[in-house]
Amino acid sequence: MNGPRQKKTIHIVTAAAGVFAYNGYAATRMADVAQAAGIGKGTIYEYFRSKEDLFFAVFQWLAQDTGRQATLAIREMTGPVSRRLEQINDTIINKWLDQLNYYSLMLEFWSAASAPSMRHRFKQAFRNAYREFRPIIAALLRDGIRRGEFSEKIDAEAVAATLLGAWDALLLQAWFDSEFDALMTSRHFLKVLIAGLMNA
Amino acid sequence: MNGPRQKKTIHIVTAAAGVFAYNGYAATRMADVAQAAGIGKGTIYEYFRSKEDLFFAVFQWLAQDTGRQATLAIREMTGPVSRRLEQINDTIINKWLDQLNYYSLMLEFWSAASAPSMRHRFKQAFRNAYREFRPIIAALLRDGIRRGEFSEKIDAEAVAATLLGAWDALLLQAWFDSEFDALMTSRHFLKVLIAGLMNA
Amino acid sequence: MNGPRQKKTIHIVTAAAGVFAYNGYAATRMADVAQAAGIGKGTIYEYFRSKEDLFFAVFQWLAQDTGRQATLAIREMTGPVSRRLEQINDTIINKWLDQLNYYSLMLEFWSAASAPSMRHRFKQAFRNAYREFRPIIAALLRDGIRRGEFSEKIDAEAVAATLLGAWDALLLQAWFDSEFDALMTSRHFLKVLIAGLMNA
Amino acid sequence: MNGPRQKKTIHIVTAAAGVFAYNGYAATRMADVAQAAGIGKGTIYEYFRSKEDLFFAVFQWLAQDTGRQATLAIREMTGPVSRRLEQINDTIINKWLDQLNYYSLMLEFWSAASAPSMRHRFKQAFRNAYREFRPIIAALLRDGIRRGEFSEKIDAEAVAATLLGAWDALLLQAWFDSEFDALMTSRHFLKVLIAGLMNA
DNA sequence: CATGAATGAGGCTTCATTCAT
DNA sequence: GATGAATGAAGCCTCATTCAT
Repeated sequence: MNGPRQKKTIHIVTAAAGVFAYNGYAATRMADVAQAAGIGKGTIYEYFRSKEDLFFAVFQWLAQDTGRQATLAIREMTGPVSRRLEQINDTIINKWLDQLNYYSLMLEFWSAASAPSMRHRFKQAFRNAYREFRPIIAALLRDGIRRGEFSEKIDAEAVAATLLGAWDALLLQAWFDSEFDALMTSRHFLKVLIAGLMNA
Repeated sequence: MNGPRQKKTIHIVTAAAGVFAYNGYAATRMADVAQAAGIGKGTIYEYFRSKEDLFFAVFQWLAQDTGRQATLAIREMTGPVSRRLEQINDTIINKWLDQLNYYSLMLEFWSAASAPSMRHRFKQAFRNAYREFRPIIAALLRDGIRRGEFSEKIDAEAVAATLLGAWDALLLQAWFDSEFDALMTSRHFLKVLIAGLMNA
Repeated sequence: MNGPRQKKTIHIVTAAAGVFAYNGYAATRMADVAQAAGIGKGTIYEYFRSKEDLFFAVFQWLAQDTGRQATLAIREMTGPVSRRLEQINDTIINKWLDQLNYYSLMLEFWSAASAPSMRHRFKQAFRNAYREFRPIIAALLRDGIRRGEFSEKIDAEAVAATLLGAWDALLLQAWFDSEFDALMTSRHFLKVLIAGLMNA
Repeated sequence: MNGPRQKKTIHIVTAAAGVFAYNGYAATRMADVAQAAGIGKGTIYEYFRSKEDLFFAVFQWLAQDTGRQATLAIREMTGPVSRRLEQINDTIINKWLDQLNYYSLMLEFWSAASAPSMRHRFKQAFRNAYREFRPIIAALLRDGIRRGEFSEKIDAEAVAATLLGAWDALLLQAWFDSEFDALMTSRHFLKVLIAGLMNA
């Protein structure tokens, strides 16, 4: 039975996520994670080979969590594509705004992708994440074209890539500036974009 | 009399930028910076109080450099706003693509903004940078409205914020994925966006 | 009722001997021993109070094994003492050459005798081992004197001590240098020594 | 000028030798060495890459010291070879008896030669040491044959190897047993051996 | 001013040992 | 009795920073 082991693994990952989010990767000590998880320092090493491994596990946990939720939600949507885009937008932005403190993890992950020792894993993981998610949005846009909602001239891949980036970037700005209203900003922007998709 | 001192300060900052970009902040040792700058380890401390200070100086140097260039370029532009947007887009994207290796510095800065010890400075700096740059783009968009190029319904601030973010995010994707064509993607996207700006 | 327990004790000691010989004492983990013995880590502690105790048990096991065999063999020998010495020499050297990999245990034991925490036990044990074995060889030499084989001038104790040491030391050199022929070396040496014993 | 650096290197090695001899390798903490040398912990790492490196440096220092002294002394000797052998014997035994506390280093070195992480260096070094020193003694013995002092039947290499080992082994016994008189034992033994060398 | 040898705080990681099952 | 998950003490080593030259 791997049940208990997996459960504890996730328990540690969850605790670690909080500590990493709050302190940043470098400033986090394994002892902090252990304490947050309510376990002994050595116990972490029963589940993860190193601090870097633990950090990557946090990344995978968050990525999987987010990715799976989004993918499922998108597939179940119906109605005009423009409406669906607005839903997706609201869902993603709200989901992260609800837990904006965790967004610093994103920054840490990006940074990890630039540090030589972790670069390989993280860079590849991000690349793959984008390569998985872009087509999903692009497919949606193409659906809009097929339905006659959007102009045939639009480049679905390009818009998808930028839209994905816009979400990242607006949350980033929100994280920097608590007065920045990412949700309203994204809605206003999306309205303009959709107008463009229809009239390009 | 501050000339030589300032010159050397910049020399160190430049060297540090390269090392930080390549190794990441945490993995960079002051000794590495010193070697890259061709000076002694102790000398750095004649110009910077600490590693964090040096890092922040790199940030300011890069931000100032980028910001000033962009601001000046934008002010000198003439012609249709849509055309100007395309020019700005190409300029920014190309500028960074030319030195994409340095883009990891951006990731490091974001990450620094999440580490408790540097959070304050960096978070504020980023907030300010966005608050300075957003209005410049927004003003441009409003100029488009005034000229009758763009619809009056658009929210200039929101589009400006998202556009700024899109540039960050597309470069991020380019950094992760060398096969990703940030320039073409941004152009295609901008075409759609401009259509939206005109027809919203 | 102690049969099964003793059997398992020896099983663990045997397994431990192999692991200690291969890795050295410090680099050997109790988990390695457990795995080699095919039992759980905790089980070792049912039989030995600590790693040091286990190591000492390995020492005693090997010492007893070797010592008993040698003592018995020597007592049963007959014929000229010089011939008997040659037999003993061949037996001891060959016995160890057959399992030279285990000779590193000897080095580990010597080293243990120099580490403060184990010093007491091991130093004493070695002292006793030499004090037991030296007289056996010395008695043999005295037998040679009595029989008129050897000169009366020889110091039996001194020759015995050195002969014992020579065996240790030749095996040591063999362990260091696989090209070193300990058996032939010892035989040639012994020939000279016996000539000395007869003509001193 | 490497003078000061080399001087400090030797200072650390000397201090380390004492600590290693007293505590054994495993039980010695780098902090102990630093304290014994009157320097900071980190300073050791300016001169040695690791604890193992430091230990090996101690070994080399001692080996070189001993080897050079012995070699020089032997070359300068004159007179009958049997007399020279007695001188060498006394010199070596006395030299070590004078600093018998340091003999535990020998045990530690032998043990190091059996630990996987240091095995390579040490095993090779010992092999080389024996291969260097054996011929020197063997040459002496052959000189004895040439002079007509010793029988032509003796195997000089074998006797040399065993004699070397005998010294090691007698000192080992002396280290184990403070009541063991290594000097007298070696003298008595040598008398017998020389008789053998003459009459073999 | 410039230097780099010296420093020691700090953290990751290992592993003997315990103990609840 | 047997087990192995959990523990935390302990130590090697790194590296930012200092300061005597």
